[in-house]
Amino acid sequence: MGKGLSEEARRLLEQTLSAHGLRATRQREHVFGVLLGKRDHPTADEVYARARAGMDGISLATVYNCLETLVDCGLVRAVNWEREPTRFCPNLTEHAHFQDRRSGRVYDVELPPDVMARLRSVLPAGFEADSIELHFHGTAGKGLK
Amino acid sequence: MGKGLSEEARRLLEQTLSAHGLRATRQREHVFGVLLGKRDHPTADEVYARARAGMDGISLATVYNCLETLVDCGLVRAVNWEREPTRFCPNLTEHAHFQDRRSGRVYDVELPPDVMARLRSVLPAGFEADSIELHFHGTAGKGLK
DNA sequence: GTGAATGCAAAACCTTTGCAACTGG
DNA sequence: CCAGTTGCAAAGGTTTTGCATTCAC
Repeated sequence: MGKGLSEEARRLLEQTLSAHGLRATRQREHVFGVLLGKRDHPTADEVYARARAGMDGISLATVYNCLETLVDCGLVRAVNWEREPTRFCPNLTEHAHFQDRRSGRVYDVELPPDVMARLRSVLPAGFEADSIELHFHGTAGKGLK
Repeated sequence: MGKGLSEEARRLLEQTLSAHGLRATRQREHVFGVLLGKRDHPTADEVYARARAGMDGISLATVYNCLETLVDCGLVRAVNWEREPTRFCPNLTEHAHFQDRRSGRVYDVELPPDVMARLRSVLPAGFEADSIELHFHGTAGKGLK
């Protein structure tokens, strides 16, 4: 891995921030890079640890700020599991999450379009969902990436 | 409303606790009664407030303990919304939740069996889900209970 | 009687906030 | 320049814990 974002990712970040009236700072770029670098649904603390590895003085509060900014911009998704710390995920496609009970590891699960439609259809008349969170807990067999 | 649990609910509670090697205490019975009395998905704090109304000395820690016990016994479900405080729900049927963005109010959404089956079917081979959490956020039209 | 459950207060945990210093456009 | 952003430390809100007391069986 190079030392920063790909050209493409940097452009996406800068354009998106700009579109939201926000500045492109070194810290935001770096945090975004951390998320793109290892897509294993890290917590804020884990992002902090990884971010410090590549940027000395960055603070935990700034990591939280950057993550919040990225989430608000729609570049990153915040995922909450029960009472666990929030995890962050740069996968922008509509997808669910599966957590393995033993390892705690979180996997993305792609959702066919008809499933989303079917889910919306279970709502009684008058209910309009603008977001759907779907979380599986269970066990992932061995040999799966 | 009478001053306590129905005969049926009390029997369920006592049998379930006993089956788990746990004791039937006044506090557990009372907290269970609070949950059954108003099924609006209260937080632990709200349960605490309601519980104190009918039982003087009960402590917050005990309310948390009782709620945890009831959840562990499978008599109550703990529901987590983003970073909000955990809510508690004595509805044991398989169901989803819908939260209205404006009021914060939470509604139960019944899930037809085929929907659960369809959801399980989106998991890749080797993944086995033992629980599925489904949360809708959006707006509930007026005039709905 | 005896181990489990309660009650209290203090601690733990993740996250947010206030404010001075800094910096990107 | 100068509002937006950072960094630090301290506060915030929810939940858990330690320990003496009480209670269910």
